[in-house]
Amino acid sequence: MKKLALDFYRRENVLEISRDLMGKVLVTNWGGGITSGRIIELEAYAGAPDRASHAFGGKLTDRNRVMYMDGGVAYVYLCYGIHHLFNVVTHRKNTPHAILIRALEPLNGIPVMLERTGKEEPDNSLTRGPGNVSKALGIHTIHTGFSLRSKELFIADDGYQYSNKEILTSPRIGVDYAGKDALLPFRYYVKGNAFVSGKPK
DNA sequence: GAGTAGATCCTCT
DNA sequence: GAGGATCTACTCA
Repeated sequence: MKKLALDFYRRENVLEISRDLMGKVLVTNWGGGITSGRIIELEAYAGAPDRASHAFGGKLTDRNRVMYMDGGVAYVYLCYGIHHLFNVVTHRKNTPHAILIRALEPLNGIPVMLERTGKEEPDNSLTRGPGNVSKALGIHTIHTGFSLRSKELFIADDGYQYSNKEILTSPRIGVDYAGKDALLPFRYYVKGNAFVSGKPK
């Protein structure tokens, strides 16, 4: 297991980084032990020109400030008053690119995830959907701005790779308000994986 | 299996 | 004061 280098996150093409993040392992290690999962679904948010992005038009607020930092940090925020959503900030300072992690395939610390989510048995809903991912890994808004190379939170490469045939793209979910940009195929997911959110195809 | 409503609170205008 | 990068449970068929 090798932590991804900062250069990985600081490239200019957010779609290329998204594709490369597929199959990598997201790890948290706080309050209860290590929990980790393989990234099997995500969405790219391409900064100021992207209507669906929180940073559309170069908007800068206290909430989205970390999106403007150098790549390689976490951006966590609360949605619908209930769900914590975890993003990876990419590109360089002042270019607010981000990638939303939508689903994982659980690897380590499943008992801890069950405890956090209040479930008895592991099932497909444990880490399906961005709200559940954060819940299972214990990610909260206080973790926004965290480095992705810290001891408590990081993304690693364990050598596993999905082939191009296994990865599909689609429009992003829940961004109908973004007009034309809602149709962009910026969502990546693993074909046939039971943890992918939305309707099975 | 498909469709819909309700939860619930922070952030921005 | 309004609305949101969502999830779950419940209804009806």
